[in-house]
Formats: sequence, C-alpha cells, structure tokens
Amino acid sequence: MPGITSADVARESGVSRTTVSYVLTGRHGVSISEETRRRVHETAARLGYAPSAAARALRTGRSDLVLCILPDWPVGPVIETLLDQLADGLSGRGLSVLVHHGRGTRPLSDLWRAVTPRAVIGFAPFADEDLLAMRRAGIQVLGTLGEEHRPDAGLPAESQLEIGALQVRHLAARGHRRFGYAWPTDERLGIFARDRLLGVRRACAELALPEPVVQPVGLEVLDAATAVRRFLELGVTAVTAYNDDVALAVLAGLRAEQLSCPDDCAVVGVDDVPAARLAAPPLTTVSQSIGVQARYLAALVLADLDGAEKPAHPGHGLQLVERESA
Amino acid sequence: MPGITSADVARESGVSRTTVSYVLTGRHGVSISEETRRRVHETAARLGYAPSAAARALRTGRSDLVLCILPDWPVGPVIETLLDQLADGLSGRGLSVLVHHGRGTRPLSDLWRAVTPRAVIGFAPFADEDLLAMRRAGIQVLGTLGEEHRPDAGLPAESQLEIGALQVRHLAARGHRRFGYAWPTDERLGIFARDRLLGVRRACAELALPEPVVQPVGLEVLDAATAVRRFLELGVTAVTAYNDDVALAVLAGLRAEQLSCPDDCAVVGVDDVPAARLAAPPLTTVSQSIGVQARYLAALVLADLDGAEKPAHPGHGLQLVERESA
DNA sequence: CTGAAAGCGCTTACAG
DNA sequence: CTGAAAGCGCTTACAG
Repeated sequence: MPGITSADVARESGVSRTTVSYVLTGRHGVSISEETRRRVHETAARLGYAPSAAARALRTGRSDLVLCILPDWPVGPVIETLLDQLADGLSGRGLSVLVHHGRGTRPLSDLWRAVTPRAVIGFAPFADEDLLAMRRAGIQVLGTLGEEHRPDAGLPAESQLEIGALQVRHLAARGHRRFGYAWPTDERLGIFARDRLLGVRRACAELALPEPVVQPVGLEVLDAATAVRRFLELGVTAVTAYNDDVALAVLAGLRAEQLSCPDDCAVVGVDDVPAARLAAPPLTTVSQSIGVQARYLAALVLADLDGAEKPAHPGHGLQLVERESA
Repeated sequence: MPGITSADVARESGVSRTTVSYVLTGRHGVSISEETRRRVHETAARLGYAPSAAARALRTGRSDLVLCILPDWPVGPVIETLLDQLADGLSGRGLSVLVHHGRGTRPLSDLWRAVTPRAVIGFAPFADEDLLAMRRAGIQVLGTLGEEHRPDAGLPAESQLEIGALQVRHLAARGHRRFGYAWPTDERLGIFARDRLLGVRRACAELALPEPVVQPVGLEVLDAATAVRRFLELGVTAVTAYNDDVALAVLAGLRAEQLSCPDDCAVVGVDDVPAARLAAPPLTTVSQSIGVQARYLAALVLADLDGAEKPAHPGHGLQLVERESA
C-alpha cells in the first residue's frame, strides 16, 4: 500500500488529474463547477490523499519548507523560542520550519538540495560560495544577523555591538569605571563574542573609560573563581559577560571567593534565560526581544513569497532587564 | 542558471546518463572502466554537479534525511546535545538530521510527506494514525521513549520511572523520609512529569515511605517561595524536582525564605544542565547519559538502513551526580 | 468548464 | 562495458 496518488483521486471522482490538481491547489482564474470541486475534495479526504512533495518539488522546483541552519553549538532557550515563534508565524501560510544543527561533516549543499526549501535562514554567517549557490538556485537566503553582516569582510553585526554597548552604559550609569569582559571558553562562540566585546570596547572608548579587561571564564566554579580573582586584582568592579551562562559562572565564582554581588563586583549577562531570574543574586541582563525578531523574519519570508516589498527592519529591540546583580 | 543536471555531466564526459548515475552512486556489480569513472567524477566536480534530491526522492521514494520531531516546548541543552551527537553519528553514512519543533498548526503528515525521510524519530509520542501512516509509507519510525511507551494505553516510559526512583533512593539513603515533588507549571511538560512522579511514588511505596507531596513550582522566585513554604509546612525535608530548571527555582525559593539547602531542605534535579553546577548550592541531579542514547538511536537507524538486526538496548544510562544540594 | 500530454531529473531493468 | 527508454507523481501550458 504505497500511497494514494492524484490519479486515484481523479479516477474515483470521475475527472482528470488536471482537474484534481486545479481544485486541490486552489487555482484561481480557472472556473470549475462547485459540484466538481466538492466531489474532488470529498474523494481526496476519503482516500486520505496527500500530494507527493517530492513530485511537486521536482515539478515546481520549490517546496513548502523553510530551512533554518543553526551553528554547531547548543543555542539555548532564546533561539529555541525564536524558532517556535517563527514556525507559528509561517504555519498559517502553509510553510513548515525545519531546523538543521550545523553538526556533522556533510556539506551544506547536500542539505538544501535535499530539502529544496522555499527559504533558508542562517543563524550564523554562510560561506560565500554557499550563499551564491543558494541564490543561484532561486532560494531566498536570510540571516538573523542582518544582511550587512559579513565577518569575512571584517564587518561586525550591528545588533551584537549594541548588546555590548548596552551592558556598558548600564554599568557606567551606576558609577563603574573599570570593566571586565567574561569571554566564553567555547571557541565556537568566538564569532559572536568578538562583536559583543567590540561593542563593549567602543562604548568604553566613547565614555572615555579604560579598556575592558578580557578574561576567559569556563562554566565550572573553580575556573570562574580564578577568573574572578584575576578581575579583582586588576581593579575591575563590574563584569560584562558574553551571555547569561557565563554570567552565572561569574556569580558562582564570586560566591566561591566569598565576595558579594553587586557590592564587590557587579555582573550583567545577555539573553535573560529562565535561570537568570533564579540566580543568586537575580541576574541583570540584556534581553533580545525575540517576538519582534521572529515576526520580522516571518514577514521577510512571506513578503518574498508574495512578491511584496520587504518589511521595514524593526530595530534590534534590545532591552536591559534590571535585577540585583548590577 | 538553474542548475547542473546529470545530463550535463553525461554530455561533458561523453557518456550516457546511465553511466553517470552508476559512477556517482557508486553502484556495485556493474563494472565501468577506471578511466570512465575518473572522467565522470572529474567532470561532476568541475561542473559543481549535485543530484536533485527531489528527483531522487521521487524515483526511489526515499531521501537521505532523518527527521526528528520535537515536542512544542523548549527542549533544553540536553536534547540539543543529543541531536548534535545523533547528527554526528549519522553524517558518516550520508544521512542528514533535520529537526522540527512541534509548533505550528500544520499536520504532521504534511511534514513527513514533504521531507520523505529515511527515518522519523519522535521525542514525544505520535498519534496512532500518524504512526500508522508513516509505517505504511515505509518510513522507519523510532521514539526516544522506547517502543513499549504508549501513553494513550496508560503505559509509562521505563526511563522516566527510573529517573524518579533514582531521586528517591538517593535521598532515602541520606535519611529523608518525607518527600515533596516539584511539579512543572508548564502544562505541556505533564506528559513526562506524570511518569517521573509515578516513579517517585512507586519508589516511596517500595521503601514504605509516605506518599510524596506534590506542589506546582513556577520559574519565578515568588512562586517558588510559596511552594517551598507549603512543602516545609507539610513536613517535607527533601524535594525531588521535575528537572533542573524547576530545581533551580526551588533553590531560589529556599534562599528567598532564608532557608538553607540541604540542611532545611534537600533538592535533587534532573538533566545536569550547565547551570546545575553553578547553582547555589551546586545542584545534585540525575543525568541521562546522552552519548549512549545518541549512539543507540544512530545505530537503530543504520541497522534498518543495512537491513541488519537491531542493536541491543544499552539501558537508560541514568546516573546520579552528587553535588551539595542533597 | 475539462482533458491529453509534456516534462521536472533521476534510477534502473533491459538490451546490446 | 555502455546506452535507449520507462516511469516515479505532480503541474501547467495548450487544445478543445
């Protein structure tokens, strides 16, 4: 029992496959009697017919899939939520979101060729040749970092810069002058960390503050304690962390060193993960309003689908969530 | 420039499409001169040829994709790591892992028909009709909860039961007799929480301990504090939490109530997320050895691919990670 | 308003 | 050792 085809539906309904296709794809312009329409729909439902996506993709060169390419590290709850909301925004238009975690040695081209997606959304930059190949194949290619972002050309992502700047401005407003930057030990994160740190550097420069002290901070209490000691030795009074995970480690390091936060050292993270508000002390952090981002991405995909013009960029929607750690 | 087809490669190499196909799919049994082989490979590489997956899927009825269906809530770092490792294990055999977050209103059948996957792996139970339809279409269907798991038939998942039991046994060995169960407020988690709690209940019964006190615990300090107060009023001295997120909330609740952990109340979580070791105090938790699970899943998929017999189940590989909270 | 026919790009018996 | 041909299931001009 391999499956019902449109030919089966046509035979059962006493019409041609053409008519079945017209009825089922809701083709406009062609008028088909209401009676025929009804019969075709009814038969299709009764037989449990679902069109072969492979055949449709082969014929039209396009599927109803949106492929999201994640980098090869655990992305955390924020991106997960973004993906969920993106899927929500797209499902109403018959589009399904499929996610690929960038692991495995398989070339990217195998993947998008296998999926024939309507659009590809990259959560980290694509290699130029991949980008070109996808565009050439008529696939809409989007990135969450903004199109201007070309790390190979040395161009940082605006939103990442802004994150670092927000952290600094909040702390500077509270009188801090000497900053530490808690750099993630996972090397794969460097691509984002670089831009966030750059944002911190620039903000410090603008405020005529000294350069931040950069220190790698592992996600272990002992590692973090070592880093914290080093920070304080160098006169740091406030730490901007790469993200909440790293910030949580700094908090743990401070506790291990019997230091109090924010009195001995203030800390601000990035992401506002659920654990942030449960930390000791509750973590001040920068949240990226993912609802806005998700809607914007969905709108971009749909605009392309409709041949409409691109929606305006909603801004980065960053927000400082003040709790007790800074 | 729509794309290079096998016909292009054939023409350029001066052979037929048949030969191109034979060479490129590495077909055994058919002998083709080494010289021809070389020429075809060279031409394909030079032209940047990659076969159309849609055409191949239509012809063979199968793709090189493994589709993972996640439930519609954020799954957290543990599942993310599992997916990464699964992709690693499968990529060597030319299989790519694609993930669908179970959001959106689109029916599951649209999805697997669009992807024509080699295998589908469910991280939450499938509806019976979906299961049947996929099997009928010749797709290998696997679940991370074990095949015996049929919640609609009231059958709990072994591994989930065992998690709860492990938590209780650890605490009972430390002299605790009256347990609280920190139940997640996110209703979508109920399907797992139910089985874990059942494991706790059974373990209590076996040890002739009183029934656990179940209390929903939100991921906010105030919610958690309320729950903690209630637990202690009822004489609870140790809390088994649904997972580390909930356990972190309990810890925050204890701090808010000026209570000490583990002296006033011990806590044990599930998952061993990175934040667990950074908690105050560091969280004792049950870790699910995902490396083992990932390898087992990969082996299952590959065994089916090769027509080999199923690998033996490696056991649940649960482990209690003792830190300071219990 | 509806049907016969071509063709998307591949794989695979089948025939030489 | 290699090629001509069929066919996977669909969509879509084109012809009635």
